[in-house]
Formats: sequence, C-alpha cells, structure tokens
Amino acid sequence: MGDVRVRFAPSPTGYLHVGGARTALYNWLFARHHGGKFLLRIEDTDVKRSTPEMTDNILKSLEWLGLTWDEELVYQSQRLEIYREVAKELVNKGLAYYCYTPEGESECIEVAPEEAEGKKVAIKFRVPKSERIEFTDLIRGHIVFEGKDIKDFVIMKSDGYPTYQLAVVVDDHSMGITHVIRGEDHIPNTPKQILIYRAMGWELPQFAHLPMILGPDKKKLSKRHGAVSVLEYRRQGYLSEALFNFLALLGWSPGEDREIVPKDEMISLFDIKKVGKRAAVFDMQKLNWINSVYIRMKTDDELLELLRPFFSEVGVTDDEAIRKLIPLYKERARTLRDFVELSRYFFEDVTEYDEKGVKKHFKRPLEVASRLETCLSELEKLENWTAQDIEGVVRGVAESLDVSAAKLIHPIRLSITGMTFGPGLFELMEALGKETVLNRLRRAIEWLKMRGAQDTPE
RNA sequence: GGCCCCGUCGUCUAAUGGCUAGGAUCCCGCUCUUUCAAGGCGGUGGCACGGGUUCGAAUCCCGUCGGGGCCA
Repeated sequence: MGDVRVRFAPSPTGYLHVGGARTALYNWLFARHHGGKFLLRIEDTDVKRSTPEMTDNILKSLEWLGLTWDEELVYQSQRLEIYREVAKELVNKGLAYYCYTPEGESECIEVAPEEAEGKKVAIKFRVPKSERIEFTDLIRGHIVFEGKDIKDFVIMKSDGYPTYQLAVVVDDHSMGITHVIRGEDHIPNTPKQILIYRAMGWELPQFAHLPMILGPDKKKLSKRHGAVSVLEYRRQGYLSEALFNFLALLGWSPGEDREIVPKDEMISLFDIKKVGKRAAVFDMQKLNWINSVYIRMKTDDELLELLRPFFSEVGVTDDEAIRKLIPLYKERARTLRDFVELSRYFFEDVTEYDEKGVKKHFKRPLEVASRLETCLSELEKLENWTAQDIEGVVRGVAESLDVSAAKLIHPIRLSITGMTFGPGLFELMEALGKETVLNRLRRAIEWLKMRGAQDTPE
C-alpha cells in the first residue's frame, strides 16, 4: 500500500477523551505501519463551542501519548470559503438546492436560486432516492444503504457554515486522505459522504469503522463514568506507554496471546483487518495491571523523573528523598500516585495506629511495650544503620527474648508506619532513618503503656 | 419509529468448518515470605437462543432475543 494518508479530526469542543485517543492511536499505527502520513485536522466550525483551550488540550494529549503528526495542522475555520464554493458548485450542478425556512416553520422548503437572493437559506444535498450506496468497510466488510432511506441533508447552514458532512468530504479530499478510520458512530454518515464524493467526481477513500468504547454499564463512555480525559489519566499517575498499550488492545489483538507490546512492535504487528467488530468495555482493572507492569519495567532513574511532579504536589521536592522510596514501592504501586499515597509516613508523623493492627499486634500492650523497649535500646546502640544490620539486631532480640521474629516485626511496623502492610521492614527502617524510627518507637511504647494502664488492671 | 452495526468466561480477547474452546485481567485457593506487593502453582467462569446446511458449526445461512449507533 503506497502513500497512505490518514487523519485524526477532533473538534475542540471538549478535551480529548480515551475514545478519541484510541481512534487517533489506530490511525497513527496504521500510518506508521504502512510508512504513510498521519495528519491532524481541527474541526472548529462550531464556533460557539470550540475553544483554543480545548485544541491545546487535544494537542497536549496526543503529544503525551506519543502520537506525533506529520505536516501542518489544518483548521476548518480557515477554509470556510472552500466549503462555500463546493456547496455552490453542487447547487449549480443541480445536485443540491437552496432551502428556506419561513418564520415559525421547522422544515425548510426548496427555493430557486433567484428566490434565494437576500434570504437566509441553507443548502441541502439532493439524495438520489433510487440509488443504492454501498461500500466495503475494512473492518466490517460490505455495507449497503438505500437512497430512499436517506433524507436530503443540509450541507451548508443558513449562517454560512458548512455541516460536518460537507466539511469532512471537502477536507479529506483536499488533504489527500486515502483511508478514513473513525468511530462506528459514523457508519450512517458514510453513504451521505459517498454521495458528495460522487457528486464532485472525487475518488473515494477506503473506510474503516472502529468499534465503540463503552463504560462498565455498557453505555457509550462519557463523563458519567469518571475519568475519561487523557490528561486526567496522566494526572492520576498512569504512564503514557501503559495507556497506549491498553488502548491499542481495546478492540485489537496482536495475536499469540500478547498483552504487553512495546510501541515499535505494535507498529509492525498492527493490522486494521484484525480490529474487532464488537464494542469494548473500558476496564480500569486491566489498565491498572498494565500500568503496574510498565512501572516495574522502568528504571529507578526514569521513575524519579516521572515521580517529581507527583511529589512536588505534596510539597516534597528533595530528589534524594524520592529516590530512596523508589525501590521500596516500585513493585507495589499500580500508579505513580500510589508512590505518594503509600509513603505518607515518610513525610508525616504517625498520629494513629491502624485499628485492626492494634487488635492484632498491640494486643497485650505492656508485653509488647517491653519487647519494643528491648528493641529500642539495642537499636540505639546500632552504629551502622543498614537493613542488614537492623535485621541482625531485631532477630537477635527475638532470639534473646525467645519469641518469633514476627512478634517484633509486626509491632515495629505498626509503630513506625501506623499501618500493617508495606515494604520489607528492614529496608523500610533503613530508609526512614535511625532518628525517626527510634522516635516513633518511643512514642509507641508510651502509647502502649498508657493503654495498658487504663485497659486491664488485672 | 426507520435504517445501520454488533453478540466467545464479569471484562479484554484467540481459535484455515474438525483435538477436553486457548491466553490475559478480576476473583478464590496454595506456595514463597515479617506484612503487603511481586513471583510460582492451581481453581471457578464463556460460544445469547432456536432452526437449518454439513460426516462434523463458536465459525456458514435464516429467524428470535439482546446490546449499541445514526436519523427522526
């Protein structure tokens, strides 16, 4: 397939959501696979609802996903004259007509060109009722529409702006688009557009209609389903590669049971004909899994870069502080945000102990306090504050007290983090630092003694 | 309402008309382990339904039902 040219044509009336992103992604993969061009067109003819902010959001989203485009952006708002000329040409050919809506009426009526002068008229395309319009969709195969089922449709509104149907065809033609890859919701538009191509004597592109993306309730994905904006996923701590991988697999499979597929391999494996036909539900759990896989594939240095903005949001700007957390949480985090959430006790005091943890590990307060005191005094003596040596001390204390190491480990964890789970305790203690650990142990011992005094005066 | 698209585990998907319908995720066990996670092992779970074609159907055809989309 030579000289493939595809495009993504969002309208800047909203941010880029994951459905649009997936359409862009498939266009991009198709272009890259065939060594063709991926173009971008901003469909901003809805002047009232289009904003530069949204255009910005869309471009940022695409950049973040690595969906680089070729050639310059096309803005429909700068091409209004061309649409008007084409519409006029269709009228001249008798294939479209002026349509006037009298005051108070909802339907317009055809008027002759002479009569149209000075009136606010729309232009409608005259659908040949006896014709059959068919095309072969790259994904769905042969699709047939009957002309009689299609009503004459507006191509130019009375305010002088083109409708979607006209603008798409004119632009796709003048941009030399060879393959129109878009959402399934455009299937009913296709025959109308084909009629315009025919009327103008333009060569038809190939069409491929992608399945929809649904929410968990199987309804078309929308704001109601929570985060749908691409940049929102970035904010939530998803990696660009992970969202890319996830979206690519939503409706397409590279075969051979592949799940984690790097971008370059994706390009060589991508085949539009293997895209599925059925709508796919956006499954956050799978995204989370893919994200966690990509997090684990990152080097610590790469993660440091990625984590900076998330930590600075909570006031942590010390690289070294972040760096030492990375190995601790790398295989426990599903999102970048998790690093921050899971390591709170590094930056905040422990003010309370997990309720279930207290029941389990602080059950006999005085007994636990005394064990912790032994640990405390041994740890105070420890010069070389490394995970290995800390472990030696703790296990040594366990042995001398004749209790299992777990009897010390769990209470220590609860004391120094307030939580019952987390990274390996000794690495955690090393990372927290001697002073912090000792202080938190002292505080826990005090807490336990108070608790023991009021609890059970046996 | 008219037209169009679609229907394989809960979810994402694989399966030239031919082995006990495969993988991933989720969930549940077991294992490893100081906990959690990661890892390893195992398990529950699916061809929407009914006809036909065929030696043989998830796969082809028809119908029903269900879901979705566009237009009104």
